[in-house]
Amino acid sequence: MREFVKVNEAIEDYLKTIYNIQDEHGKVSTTMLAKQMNIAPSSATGMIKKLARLNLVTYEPYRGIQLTSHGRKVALEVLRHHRLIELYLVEALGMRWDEVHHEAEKLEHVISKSLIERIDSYLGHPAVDPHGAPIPDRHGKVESTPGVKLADLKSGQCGVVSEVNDRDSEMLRYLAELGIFPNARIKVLNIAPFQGPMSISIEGEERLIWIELAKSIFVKLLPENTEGCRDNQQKNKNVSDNL
Amino acid sequence: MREFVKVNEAIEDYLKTIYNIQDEHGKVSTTMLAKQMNIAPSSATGMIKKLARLNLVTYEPYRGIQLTSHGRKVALEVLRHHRLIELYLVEALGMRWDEVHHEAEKLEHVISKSLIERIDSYLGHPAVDPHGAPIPDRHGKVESTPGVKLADLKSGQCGVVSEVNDRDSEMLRYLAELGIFPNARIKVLNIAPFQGPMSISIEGEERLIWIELAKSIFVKLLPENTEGCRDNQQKNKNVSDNL
DNA sequence: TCTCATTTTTAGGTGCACCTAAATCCAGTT
DNA sequence: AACTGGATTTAGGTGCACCTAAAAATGAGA
Repeated sequence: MREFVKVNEAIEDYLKTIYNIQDEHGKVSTTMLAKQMNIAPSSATGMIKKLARLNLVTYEPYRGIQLTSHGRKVALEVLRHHRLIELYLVEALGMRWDEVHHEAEKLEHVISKSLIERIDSYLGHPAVDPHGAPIPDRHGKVESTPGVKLADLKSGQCGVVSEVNDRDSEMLRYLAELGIFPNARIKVLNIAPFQGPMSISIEGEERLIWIELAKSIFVKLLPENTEGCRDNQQKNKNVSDNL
Repeated sequence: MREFVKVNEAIEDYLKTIYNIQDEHGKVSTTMLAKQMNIAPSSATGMIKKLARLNLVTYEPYRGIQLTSHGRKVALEVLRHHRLIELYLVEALGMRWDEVHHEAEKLEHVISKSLIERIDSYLGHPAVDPHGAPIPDRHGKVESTPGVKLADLKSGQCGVVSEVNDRDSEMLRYLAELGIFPNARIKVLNIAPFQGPMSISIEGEERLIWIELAKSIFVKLLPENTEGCRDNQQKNKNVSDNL
């Protein structure tokens, strides 16, 4: 309720992670939280009780966790920091998109309001980070247009990559090799049965990708037989420069 | 001795502070350390014992503290981070010179090697930070040409500002108002007795400054009656833009 | 409705960096 | 050589975020 709860780094990480899990799975359990944060489940329980005391989450034992509006606001602030920093490091300092997540995880907690606003201005108040994730604005508003998993597309469908998971840097390097970035055009050519690989065309280049990988890639579906669905050659400029 | 001591944020702050005190006072006592870090003297004693165990300092109870070569190396790394960050924030993001110390105090501990090297390259491997403090190079080498305190100059002497204390941001705003930056030319006109104010000319403008303040300003002495000692009008460009 | 594997919480404990209060050391008078 | 005030260390304690092990609740299938 009151604005003036003292939020430290640990709390910020919990709230951010709760937000992300809520975003992806709907419900948030202490076990999922613990797994995501690499801590023991009992540690999560303890901390959640504290967050509940601070009015940052509501918590019903055995039933799950939900962010309060205040908790959500803090989570979105951290996310804003994270994503602006990621983009800044790519745009202003030429870091690779697979390096920036790790760096942002640390910087997001210590950067001042004043500095983050300068970065936001420098970047021209961008809407998405280098992995396609939407950047909350100063007031905690997010454009969340999630898209669908590439893995859920059928043969012949096409789309534009909207977002990829930023947590696994090895995966990001591999995606870069394949030419998979936000805004890349993809067409599903063929799907092998039994969790086999998917054959797709990326900006006109034919590739095979493992179905598990395709679950980490989100696309905006294009109507079949639009012109976009016939192997448009235009490459995404901004991001592919930073391999 | 071994390289692989796990150095955390607290340890980095201790080593940095010990370095700074050693630089300024020669000897380092637990009490001075505690005062500088705003902690209880007993806390400093405890931590110093730990640092000694880790071979980062040598410590003789009641006699003082000294950095080992390894401790010194860590301190200089942190200092390098601090000063590069300060300069970067001024140069690349237009922050004021009185804001950047506070920001750098937090960023210095979490920034990666890779990012700091990018920043160093971006800045062209600069020699000094916005307050004139020398930036250690990647291998821990520092150019320390300290200069003398403005407060120690006599009437008629002149010099070029080499460094000012970066810790007090209110003071920095005041110095900016007076036109006192690194590279500003100063001539001492008159010194009032009994710790009174000093009358000086800064880039040709006559000002009064309190003697205590003059102890935080370091200058490189110019021979009297050089041309530089006759109120050269040229202003320092880079820094005075960021008031 | 009962059973039982899984999830979740409770109980008790750790290391860390800090604290206050009390004891001890040290150096400069007398 | 004893005194004494300031510097320094020791002793004992705190909150925090984590841990392991054990107990308890849940809910899905028999």
